[in-house]
Amino acid sequence: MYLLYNDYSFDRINEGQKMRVSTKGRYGVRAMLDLALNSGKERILLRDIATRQEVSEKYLEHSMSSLRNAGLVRSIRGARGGYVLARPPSEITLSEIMEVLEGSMAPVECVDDPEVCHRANLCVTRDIWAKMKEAIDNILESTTLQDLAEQYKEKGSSNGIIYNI
Amino acid sequence: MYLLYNDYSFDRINEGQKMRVSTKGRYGVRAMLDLALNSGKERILLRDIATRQEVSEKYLEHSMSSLRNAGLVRSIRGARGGYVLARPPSEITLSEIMEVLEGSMAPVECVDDPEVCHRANLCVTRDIWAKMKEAIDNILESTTLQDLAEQYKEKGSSNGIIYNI
DNA sequence: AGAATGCCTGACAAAATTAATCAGGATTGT
DNA sequence: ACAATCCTGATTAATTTTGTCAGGCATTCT
Repeated sequence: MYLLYNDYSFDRINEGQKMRVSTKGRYGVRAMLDLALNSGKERILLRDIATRQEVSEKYLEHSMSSLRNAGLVRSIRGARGGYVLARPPSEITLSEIMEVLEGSMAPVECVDDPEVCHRANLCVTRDIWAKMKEAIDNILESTTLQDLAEQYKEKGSSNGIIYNI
Repeated sequence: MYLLYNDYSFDRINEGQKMRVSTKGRYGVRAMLDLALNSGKERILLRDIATRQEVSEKYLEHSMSSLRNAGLVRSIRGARGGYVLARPPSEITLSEIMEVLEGSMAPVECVDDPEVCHRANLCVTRDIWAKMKEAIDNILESTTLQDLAEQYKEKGSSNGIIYNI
């Protein structure tokens, strides 16, 4: 105690970084929910999704391409083309979507790949990151597009727009 | 079904981004654990922490500065200076450390600040992000430096180095 | 057949963030 | 005085994010 003297605990806190989901993931989830909400239709235009979700159409094209490659949506090319979910909304989890668009939810690389660190198996902070990944995955795996769609309807939203930043 | 034709589900998956804890947070947690493991000592040199943790000393200085401003460590300036934890390891949670170094663990801004989105209260994807934040916070809040230090000793590590990427 | 529609793809670019380094200042012990 | 440490802001390099652009391809419509 006698050695210590400075305490700035009243200073501004949190000038830090953020661990955020990128626009790719956020837009992508919204696009998928949009598809789920419109799943009665034969096909949905990318342009309409982009308009409803207020995101760049051109940008969204890339995400949709990834989602199609991953087998989560199917595309119909040409006039009268568009997108549809590849499976019923009840069979598509957020985990699958996020995996495609954001990659693993592991907060640090060594959680997925112990090889990157020569003593990953002895590291205790790694265990924490692993727990975080597990917790996140649990949530994402247990939530389907149908869950979201139902919650959406319960909330009494009036249009097809899903807002989030 | 008849409309659909393409299925690239066997393609490579996950070309996506990563939601990662930055070096600031990772190095910072390791530095704090290092302090906890050496908490018998009068003070610990930044240089020694940096050496043990194999991170840039100059870089770590900035994180330590943040941690001091937040009241988590105390510094002793001048010759024979160094750092000590401001509180016992059992009273410092990872949540506090991460809050300082990484900011809020909310995966999207609107979880912390509904004002950024005009209909955050109706948004169902926001609810998911909020659950994620909650799950992450629960883990970080329930883990203290002492927990980590004990687990570290149990693992039988032989030196003061905590590895993680 | 040809035009229009809409998806597909890779290249490019601007902006933001991350991960540092650098230079020098301030404080303390000897 | 001098060396040891912490302190701070400026600067920079690398990487990632967030798009745009240009044009191609597949399908439908007329």
